[in-house]
Amino acid sequence: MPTDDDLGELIVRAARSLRGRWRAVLEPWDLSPHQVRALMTAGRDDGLRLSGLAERLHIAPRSATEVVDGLAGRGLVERVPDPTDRRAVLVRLTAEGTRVRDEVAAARAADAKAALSRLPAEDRAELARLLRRFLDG
Amino acid sequence: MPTDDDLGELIVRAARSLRGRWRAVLEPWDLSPHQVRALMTAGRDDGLRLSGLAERLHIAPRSATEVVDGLAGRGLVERVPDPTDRRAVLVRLTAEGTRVRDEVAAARAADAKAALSRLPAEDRAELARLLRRFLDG
DNA sequence: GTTGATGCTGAGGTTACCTCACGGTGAGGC
DNA sequence: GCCTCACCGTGAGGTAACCTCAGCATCAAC
Repeated sequence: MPTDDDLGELIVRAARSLRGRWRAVLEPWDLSPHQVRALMTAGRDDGLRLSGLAERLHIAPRSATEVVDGLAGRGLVERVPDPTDRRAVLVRLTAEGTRVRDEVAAARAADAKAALSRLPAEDRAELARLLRRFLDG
Repeated sequence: MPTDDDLGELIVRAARSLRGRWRAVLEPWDLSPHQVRALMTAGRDDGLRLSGLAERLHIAPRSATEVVDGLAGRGLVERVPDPTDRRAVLVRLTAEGTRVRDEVAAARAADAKAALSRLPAEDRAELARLLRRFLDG
């Protein structure tokens, strides 16, 4: 008998399963989930400030500095001064960073497709619809 | 247009939302999720060894020692020697620990019910069915 | 009794976050 | 112009939750 409590557990377990897979997929690049997220975010929104990055990643500004340090240390991003505000620093993907981002995005998409292909397309659509309703409601 | 990639994101976001709520619910007791999980696990399975706890929590044995230290420091569990193996230590809930575990379980169930009540009952059932299919498949 | 595995824990390290304080800068009143 | 106040990133230092490794006690089997 499925209770609501079970449903919460199911959602969390499904997410854990996906995250586990995702981490495995990421392993060849030796990047943390946060670093990847930062790479994606900075790539999508060019001219993003560190403070903006912190906001998107839901971490303290000080911690964004560290994430960017990590990525910059590998040459995936670089810091450029904000031309409109000399206090601010923008995060920009290097050529290498762009390449890695694209590789990781492709790998991630392929894995998600593989993971979710257990479900037929209509079930996926229904699942997405229900989750959206839950999240938006 | 919902892609598979979006679905993965939706599942993770839903789980994050639930976990955020759960943490807020837990706050009055000032217990970490792992501590609660340990409390539940040790309560369910009386006479559980530390190594067994580590296994259930998917952490290293050494880390189980720390979790139990935390709970024992609050008087929620106590270590008792395993009568069948003098190397081993069993984790047992104290009376206070049992009380707290029941309180937390009730609060958690109530919150899960509240969180998921945005969805009508049939949607919840459908969602559970789909997730189960995904996890078992 | 000796040997090899097992169970817990002390010591010490890593990682990923945090707060606080600071110097540099922007912006609005006076 | 300059004062004040807010905001930007980051150095310094702390914490929580994990880890590995070594060590001691014990068990199981020979």
